[in-house]
Amino acid sequence: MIRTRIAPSPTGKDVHVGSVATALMNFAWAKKHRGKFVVRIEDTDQTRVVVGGEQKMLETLESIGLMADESPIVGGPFAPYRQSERLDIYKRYAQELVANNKAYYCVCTPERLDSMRKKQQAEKQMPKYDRHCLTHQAEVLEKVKKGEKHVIRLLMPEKTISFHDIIRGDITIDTNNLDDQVLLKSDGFPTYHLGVVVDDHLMEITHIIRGEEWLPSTPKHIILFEAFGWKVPEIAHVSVLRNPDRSKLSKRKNPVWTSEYIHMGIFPEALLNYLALMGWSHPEGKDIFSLDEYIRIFDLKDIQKTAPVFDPVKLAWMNGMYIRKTPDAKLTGQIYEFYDKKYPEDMIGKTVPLIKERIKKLSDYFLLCEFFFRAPKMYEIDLSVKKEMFAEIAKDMEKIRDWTADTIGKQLAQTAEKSGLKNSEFFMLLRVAITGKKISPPLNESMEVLGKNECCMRLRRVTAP
RNA sequence: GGUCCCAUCGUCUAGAGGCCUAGGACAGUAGGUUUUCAGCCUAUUAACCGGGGUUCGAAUCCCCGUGGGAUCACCA
Repeated sequence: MIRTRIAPSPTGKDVHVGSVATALMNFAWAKKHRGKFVVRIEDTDQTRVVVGGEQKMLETLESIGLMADESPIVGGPFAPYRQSERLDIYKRYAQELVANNKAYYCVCTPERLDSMRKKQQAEKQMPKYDRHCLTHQAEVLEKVKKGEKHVIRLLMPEKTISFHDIIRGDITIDTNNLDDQVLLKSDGFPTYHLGVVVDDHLMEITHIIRGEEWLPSTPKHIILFEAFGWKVPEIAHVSVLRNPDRSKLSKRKNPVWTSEYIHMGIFPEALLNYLALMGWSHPEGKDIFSLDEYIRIFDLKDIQKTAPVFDPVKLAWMNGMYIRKTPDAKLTGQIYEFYDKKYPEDMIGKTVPLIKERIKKLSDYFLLCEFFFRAPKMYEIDLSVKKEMFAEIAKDMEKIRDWTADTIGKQLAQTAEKSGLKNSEFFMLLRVAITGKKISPPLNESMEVLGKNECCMRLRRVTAP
């Protein structure tokens, strides 16, 4: 049974798109093997927890289709799935490590650690705990018994650690470069390192698929798995998404919260499809494919090592493709919902065929279609000099019995002829009179949708003094 | 700075020693369709970081350099 997991910490207001990218791989890998996809909340840093962040995160994941088989919401056989509710477990395992001489108590103050590090840095040494408390373990134990604030540190053995990464191959690191990592903090919470290892084991995770920023600390985890005598899961470190300047994707340069993209009117399917292409490609070179298809052909071995730049332009293009694929009726409903049902659905339905190929995001809709819902207040071209012409057009429009795009077009062609203007000029002026803008959906069709009365009214408004 | 990871068009990528005159997609450019803008169609610009090896042959394997990134907390 394949079991994968994502372990987000609720320190932001929502899921980061980069997290969605790795969540997608975890999800796909589990689903591909009929396994389970677990979401575990790593809320072990009380100082950084963002109120409401966890819930938003979980909601977003679900809403975009990455449904967890086990999570704090849906529960599961290894509950609880929130680390803050598993404190006694970590404490027990940390103490077990101490009992087996794999870890030790430390009562050093932050101040001492700080000055120690400053000194080390001044001497151009690697900042590393000096094991002061290890050498005075008996006294330290006394202090701990008396209830003094303390932490538990991993006793880092001296050896070289080798492990196999599915994506990056064999990696070897010397533990000389590793610190005696704190495992249990003085507030009784575990650090990330203890938390992941204990939970990944207890929750029977078979594949750890996570961002490459964890690569350097993986040896610590291996040491811990070994210290406990546990089997190390398969490990795969995927590259993280980048800004155009190649730094880690950050909110400075791009929207990073997943719901921001949804609020722009990016479809979850399109977002997932685009994210799937970050570091992976379809064997047939396809760009557009469904989540099901992705799950079927995705393989961890095919993931690219290079860190990809997140390109909102291609995402938008892809979303446009999804919009064009959506049946009109469905798209109508989506737009209606997207704008909180503020605009009449039947009117949206009439406009959808006109703008379907012109919008890339749902949020583009209003920009293009505002004039269907209210007459323009401003005109992008000064129309006042052509008043007589608009009066003339209005008169001709009144004559039309059968108000369809086709007949409107025919009549307009004649009117244009009479006007003596070039077709392009004539229609541009008319377009602005009707829509207020130089860029709009097709005119005849738009006029049909607006109706004869409304069109004539708008023309007369221009004519009025 | 130490350690680790990475390196093909501007971007996402294909490429597992000869199929490479390096392919596709986005973006760009030009043209066509046209009543604006899109869309669609056609064409087109553009890359193997550098240097050494290995080999009959290297984008592909090895080494060195360079560049980029990550990481070195009682943060994850």
